[in-house]
Amino acid sequence: MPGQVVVVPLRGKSVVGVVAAEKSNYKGLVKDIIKTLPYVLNAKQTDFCAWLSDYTLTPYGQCTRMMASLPLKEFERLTKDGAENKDIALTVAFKSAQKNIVLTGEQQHAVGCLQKNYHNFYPALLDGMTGSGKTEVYFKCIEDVLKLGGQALVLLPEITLSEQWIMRFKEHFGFEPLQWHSKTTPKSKRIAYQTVYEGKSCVVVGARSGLFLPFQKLNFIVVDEEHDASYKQEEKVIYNARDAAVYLGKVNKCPVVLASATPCLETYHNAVEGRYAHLKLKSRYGVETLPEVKIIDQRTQDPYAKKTYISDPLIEQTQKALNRNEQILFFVNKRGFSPLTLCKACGHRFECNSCSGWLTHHQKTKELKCHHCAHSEQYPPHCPACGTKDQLTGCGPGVERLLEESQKHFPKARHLVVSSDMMESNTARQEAIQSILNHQVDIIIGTQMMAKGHHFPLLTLIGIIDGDMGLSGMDLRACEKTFQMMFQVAGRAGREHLNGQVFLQTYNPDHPVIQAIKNYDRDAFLKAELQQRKEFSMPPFSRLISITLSSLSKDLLYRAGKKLASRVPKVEGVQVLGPTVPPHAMIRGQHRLRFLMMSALQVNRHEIVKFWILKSNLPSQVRKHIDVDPLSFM
DNA sequence: AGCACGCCGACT
DNA sequence: GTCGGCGTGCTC
Repeated sequence: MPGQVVVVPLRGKSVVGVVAAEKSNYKGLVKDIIKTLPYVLNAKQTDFCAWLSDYTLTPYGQCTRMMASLPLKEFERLTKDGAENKDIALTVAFKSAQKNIVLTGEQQHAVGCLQKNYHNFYPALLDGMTGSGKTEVYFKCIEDVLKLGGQALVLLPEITLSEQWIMRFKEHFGFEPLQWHSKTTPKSKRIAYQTVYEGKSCVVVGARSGLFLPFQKLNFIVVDEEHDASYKQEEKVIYNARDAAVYLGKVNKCPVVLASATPCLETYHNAVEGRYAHLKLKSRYGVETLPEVKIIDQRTQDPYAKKTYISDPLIEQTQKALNRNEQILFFVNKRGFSPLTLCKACGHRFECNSCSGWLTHHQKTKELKCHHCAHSEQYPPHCPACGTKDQLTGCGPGVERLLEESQKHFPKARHLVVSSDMMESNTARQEAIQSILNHQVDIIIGTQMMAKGHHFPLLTLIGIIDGDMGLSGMDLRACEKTFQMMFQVAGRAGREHLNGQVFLQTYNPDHPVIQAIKNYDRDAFLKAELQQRKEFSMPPFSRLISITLSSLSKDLLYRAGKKLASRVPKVEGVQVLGPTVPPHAMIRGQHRLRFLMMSALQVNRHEIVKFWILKSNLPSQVRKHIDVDPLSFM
């Protein structure tokens, strides 16, 4: 029976699989079923998989496998366990009777719009700054859904670091939501899978993979921080969980709330054009209480002349903030000590052997690390090229370099580096956050991890060290990403204090993005950016598919590139760029070539790519990586 | 790099 | 039995 979860042999091992079709309808190789597991994907789920497979141009089997999302061992144990979930409808009814949350008019209106559509496909952009009450709006709806005995799904980016969201949920509802992400323990996963499969009323909060849980009566979907790039899965099945969530809502005929203070252009455009409802919430505090953003023109603060990355005005304000016993954040979006190390004597640069990219100096571990593969080597005392001693120097700011510089300026201040390397461990992260909240730290040096999640009341000064990252890049979304990140970081500084300040160091003080950040003028930014995209016929006014070929053999790769180039589709409304050498010409020893297909909105681009790429018979040593709607071109 | 997998020690 | 940390090996 299609949708049946089974165990089949594959490469000498037993693995979980999903029946795609009856044997009589399939002419290819069919594996014998070892065992039938008591789980069946319903029509909504197989429909979702079929859509995902078609849209992302990946095999159907890979998509269904994501829905049979437990390891075999866990599947076998499920049947014994049984779901240990109480009837939460009672808890909710009790809890909600207890308290009386007063919603503002705008919130009430947003809730009203959603309430009218609990049984319709209703995609909506919930648009509001931090503090505007987006969470209250969808909490109210989830409450309704639970009272009706339904299921709700909330997607969060980087859910591993959003325990404060879980806390809020617990406070509101009086119980914990089911969790689903890579760090969820096997037991919790079993419980979540079982509860959802049995159709019990529940709330799942998860990462993008939560979309693939076997919901029986999904009535409400939330994609929080919908603009976040981590919704995009970059390997195996390459999909964007935000877009997939919208389709899941369509299949389940339910509302899909996309919540953000800085919606991505596509979503904003959809809302403005009326394809999505646009539910706006104004900030309770108003723009005037946001910290003032001061632009520091780095052209007059040359770091090479002065060998410093922290500008004088920022140093001055940091000292003042320290004197007031407040906290300071230096925001650097680079891990390690410095992104490039070179020899001052001969100019030798440290490069990764199997990737085209520089090695990053991690001072703490005295290593040179590649950020694209696992390569790591000892930081040498001599230059390996010319043998000169003590002439190696780092270029560009990294968190560790900033730490060194900051410690020089403020030797008495207590410093803490919060980088993504350390955020991986749960305990280390908790400790870091706790020590900031307890004011055991004065100066925090952080990467983008700090832009998300936590609110620190004592944090009143933020220095954005390199405000230009990505502004000049070739990435289509560089400006958008920069704006979103800066906007978020800026919003962190002492929201309830009037003395919050943000210093933005930049070499492009007149750039529209920098100006938009300065004025917190999100709409101006979005409109300008949309206008630009329109002029260049870029998404959302066209569609992109990127095709990256990779191979260990440069020769085979370039021949494959030539072959595809000779077969480029000549269709009205379709333009193919390439083959080009992408910014990272080699990763893990694999040479790379790229095509970019831009197509007009009405074109059936999937059929064209299928015909062009999938039927092109390239040698098996050349891998094809097809990214529909790419976010980044690295 | 990311991810699955298996091992080990701690906890309860 | 469960959990978290960690090294290893793979990337059809």
